[in-house]
Amino acid sequence: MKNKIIDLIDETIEELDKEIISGILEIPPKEDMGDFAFPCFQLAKIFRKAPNMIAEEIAGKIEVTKDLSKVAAMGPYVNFYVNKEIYVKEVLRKIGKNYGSSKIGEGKTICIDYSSPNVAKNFHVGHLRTTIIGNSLYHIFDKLGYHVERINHLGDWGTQFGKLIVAYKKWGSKEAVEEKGIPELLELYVKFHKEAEKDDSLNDQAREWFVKMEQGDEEALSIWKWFKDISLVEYKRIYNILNLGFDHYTGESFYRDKTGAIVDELTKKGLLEESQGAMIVNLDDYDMAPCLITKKDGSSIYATRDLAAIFYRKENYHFDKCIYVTGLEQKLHFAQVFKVVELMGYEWAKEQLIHVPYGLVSLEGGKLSTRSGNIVYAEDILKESVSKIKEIIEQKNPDLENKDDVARKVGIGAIIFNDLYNQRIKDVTFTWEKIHSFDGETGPYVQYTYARAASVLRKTGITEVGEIDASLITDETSVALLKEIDRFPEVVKTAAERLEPSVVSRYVMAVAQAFNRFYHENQCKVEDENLMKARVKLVIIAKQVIRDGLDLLGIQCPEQM
RNA sequence: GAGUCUGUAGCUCAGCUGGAUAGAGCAACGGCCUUCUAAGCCGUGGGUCGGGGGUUCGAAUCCCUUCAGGCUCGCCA
Repeated sequence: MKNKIIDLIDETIEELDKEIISGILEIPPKEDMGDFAFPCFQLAKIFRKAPNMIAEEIAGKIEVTKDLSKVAAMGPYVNFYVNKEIYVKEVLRKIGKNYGSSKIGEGKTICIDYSSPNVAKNFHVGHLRTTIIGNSLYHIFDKLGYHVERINHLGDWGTQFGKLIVAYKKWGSKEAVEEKGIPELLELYVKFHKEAEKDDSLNDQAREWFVKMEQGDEEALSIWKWFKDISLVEYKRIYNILNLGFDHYTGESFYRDKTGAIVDELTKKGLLEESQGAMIVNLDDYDMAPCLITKKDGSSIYATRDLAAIFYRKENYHFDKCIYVTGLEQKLHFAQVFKVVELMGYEWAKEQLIHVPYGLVSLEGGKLSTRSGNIVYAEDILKESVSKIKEIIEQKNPDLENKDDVARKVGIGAIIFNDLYNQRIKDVTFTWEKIHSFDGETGPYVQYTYARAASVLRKTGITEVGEIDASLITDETSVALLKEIDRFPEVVKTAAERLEPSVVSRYVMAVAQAFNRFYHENQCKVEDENLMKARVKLVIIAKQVIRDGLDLLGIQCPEQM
């Protein structure tokens, strides 16, 4: 339809080619302004006339074909009103089983590094963001035909394990760790920091233990492995609740025998220099602090392991893009690491290594901090949300079957939706109040809309509709709903380009709102069979788009709630 | 101090590859359940788009500057 209008304008104005017209043509902000608008400001210079006059002339020249119901000048704009029936048919024709998906990613691989919790620490609200955003990006790229490698770069290596080993040997016991798991490890970690403030030699001991780990010391490694296994059990339990997973759990420890090669290559290429006993890559020329490669005791640091990971992934997955979903506070770190790869002579670093940052998660009282114990655990949030939803179900729909399953899907969906509704870059303050509100722009609203649509289909008993009479669904709310549905493929692409799941969540909300208006205005279960079929057709596709949209966010939707 | 992110309605935010009277949700108030799920729909009130310059026919949107807040700035990740 857009192309037809571009053709019409092109025929009228010789001075502009189609591409320019396509760029200028826009969708008006209000319904009564038509479906497409052509602003004439830029033509004012060419024709040396007021835009209003030009708009009127163009409107007068354009022949109203059967595709259009009206062309009219409105101030400096030429507004095009499309023939609703033809538009409805056009949209319906486009929608098939794979509506919204695409082949633009075919043959291309994307690595997504996300979640990546630090072993021996509880999974908290902060980890939830990277996990949920990363999972959504996975679904979005998957929809566009990309091959995606989901990588959990576990924080399972580093000085913090030296600290834990020291703390465990000093104050811990096998029984306590086995009985309490992560919380006990966390307690040991917190105690270590408290004691280290008084006695700095503890930090030295911790570094020594980490050096032992890097050198393959058996005792050090067996304690480390034990702590890691305990942690993984908990993480996987949470991923299971969230209904998501990974292709690789290659954490930092996976690269411990691969950092040496990086140091060698950096040395060979003359990039490494000594500074205060440590080895660094100087980045002064790029207005960045230096990138630390090895510490003065010779042990590796996260940047070294990130570098090793990049080359490992390039060699084994042959990625076209490798994206990192982490907090904005790590921006400098990734800029440094990516720059080092570039300086090593790998031009692809510029285009292919991408940091996808998100804003800081804090608590009402203040900062989130493992060390000070100011933490809200992910699992508690998820459980709370589910039980709150269960209460609402008991109250609103006590006869519902599978209450627990529905409560789980809706409760978890609410948390995910809330996390993906705003732009990732925004800081968020966690409050229980927010977690417990399910009215308006929330996951449950969208899921409720889906359940409503499912209910209509159950009540009318229709699941498949063939050809329908498009003229029966040209009313305002039906067309408005179709217009939203029409946007889906474009929305998925935009979300991928901007690496921004909120593009999808906002869209799904818009579809749900449009559906609810349609639902309110149009009774589907009616005597007239043709009318019923036409409306049900709309319900079927709206339901499909809502489901596919929520799917891109990693949210499940129950058929009843 | 340098770098970076954010600043839009009482609150939480859309809109930011420049275009028509700046939009939602929450909260407040008022309507709508004998018809497909009222977790819904409709309506009312509510705005110096942090401030100031500039570019432009046109700026919430682009540029500069300034203010406020967050984050980062070598041996944690």
